[in-house]
Amino acid sequence: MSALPDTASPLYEKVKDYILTNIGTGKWSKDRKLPSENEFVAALGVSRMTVHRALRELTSAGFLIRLQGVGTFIAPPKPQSTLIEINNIAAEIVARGNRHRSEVLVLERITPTKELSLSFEFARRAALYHSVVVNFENDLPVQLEERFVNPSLIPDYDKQDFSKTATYDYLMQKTPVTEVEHIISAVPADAETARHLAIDIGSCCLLLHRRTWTGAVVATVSRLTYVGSRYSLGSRYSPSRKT
Amino acid sequence: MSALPDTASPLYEKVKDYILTNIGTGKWSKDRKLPSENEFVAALGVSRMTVHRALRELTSAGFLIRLQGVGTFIAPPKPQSTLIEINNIAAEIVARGNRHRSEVLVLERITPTKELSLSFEFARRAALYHSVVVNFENDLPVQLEERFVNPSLIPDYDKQDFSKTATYDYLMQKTPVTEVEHIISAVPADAETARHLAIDIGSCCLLLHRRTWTGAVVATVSRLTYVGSRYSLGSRYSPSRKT
DNA sequence: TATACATACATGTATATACTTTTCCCGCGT
DNA sequence: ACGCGGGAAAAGTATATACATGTATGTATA
Repeated sequence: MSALPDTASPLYEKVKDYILTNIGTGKWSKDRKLPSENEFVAALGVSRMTVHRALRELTSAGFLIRLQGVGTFIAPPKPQSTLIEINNIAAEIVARGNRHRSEVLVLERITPTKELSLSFEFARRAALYHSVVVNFENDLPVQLEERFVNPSLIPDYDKQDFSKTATYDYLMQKTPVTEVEHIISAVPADAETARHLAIDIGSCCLLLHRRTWTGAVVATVSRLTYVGSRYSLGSRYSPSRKT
Repeated sequence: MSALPDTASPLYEKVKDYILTNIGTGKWSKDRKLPSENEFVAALGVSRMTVHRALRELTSAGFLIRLQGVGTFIAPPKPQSTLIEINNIAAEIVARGNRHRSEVLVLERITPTKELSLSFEFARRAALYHSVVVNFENDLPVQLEERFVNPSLIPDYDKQDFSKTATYDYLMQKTPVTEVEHIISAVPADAETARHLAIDIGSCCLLLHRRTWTGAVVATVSRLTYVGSRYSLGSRYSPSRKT
């Protein structure tokens, strides 16, 4: 009668899934205490150490906050993305339990401007792929994604259907990223951006300029515009290596 | 005779420190196997479960790689994101060859709001230090810096002259940062921010929300507002570690 | 010689048990 | 009304034990 599924994964993982699921469905309200370890033991029929491990790992992953002598609480929502993965906006949206949809505005082969060619560190002017995609979270546009892609690394970029596969996923699968550069700034929306993102001209947007390398070769140059009022970027990490 | 120190921290932490120290001093060469769990048990006089926990946590922190049936190995060094240094705006400005100046608007001891207290993960409401500083680049304000500081870690924060020493430098010198959280968003300037930064109300600003930890304790919570048109944040690094 | 099996050893998981530390709260006494 | 003390409850740690699972290796057998 245990509430846990009969899969092959370890018990403590099942307990973690059980807890995450119940947090996701709102079974435990955001500000009330979760069941105690002993209550989980009684409810799930596993040992307290196993429950403890599940709760400990969820805590260190940032989902829970635990206070000795008090109890276990749901942590305030976290923008948990590391900067390296912020490009996978589709996964982020889905991870938050929302619906993701994308709309391809442009997908073409172009001859770059001199400046763009310089971004790619090209010695001679060479053709590039160019895509513009709008990403929606629950039918609300949150990100305008413009990418330039090096055809020598990703030859079939312009033949993909990016309303089905996210550009990020396709690129990740096609070529390894060995280095990343980010430049983040805040800019007012211009007329075209405003139209695509359904916001007013001049609204605050987060502009993320991103270059990725595969070895010594620039693979992609992206301009990601996030609606300031609907999105923020987060990262958390430990610079732990010793004194 | 145990090789572990006689401090107050939990045993598994001592074991972790012991292992990290020996990695750091090169006692175990980079590509050979570390002692097995049972060898640690014999050497340190603790139970295998405690050794196992220490090894497991070091593995998930990226220091070690473990293969079931084989052994434990030292992981290749992990990438350090450069976002850690973006806070040192004074150094950045000087590095660009410009003149840096700061103006202290507020430096006080306060009782935090409930929300702020939660950011510090305080069980009970406790006093905090609060500072507001404007940073200038060549007499042009570029950043409004609001900080909340945990007095239990930095007791004399409110007695410093932050027009001479940058808050960042002071904090770095006072307490080690073991973990950092960043949330970046784009927001329009409110009236007060606009006044301090000499920009129009509603101008785009980059808002960097930052929390730092010293061990398990939240050391500082900061709200850094950059003038969008005058500043951007950059980082570049190479990913290499998996998961 | 080459394959299959047995075995030893490594990490991984699960449990029962005991004790510690911290917090909350109730009831008692002043 | 106030404070204090003690107990209950909750998370945190540590251990012994058992079994599971994956890997390497050596030996017996075809």
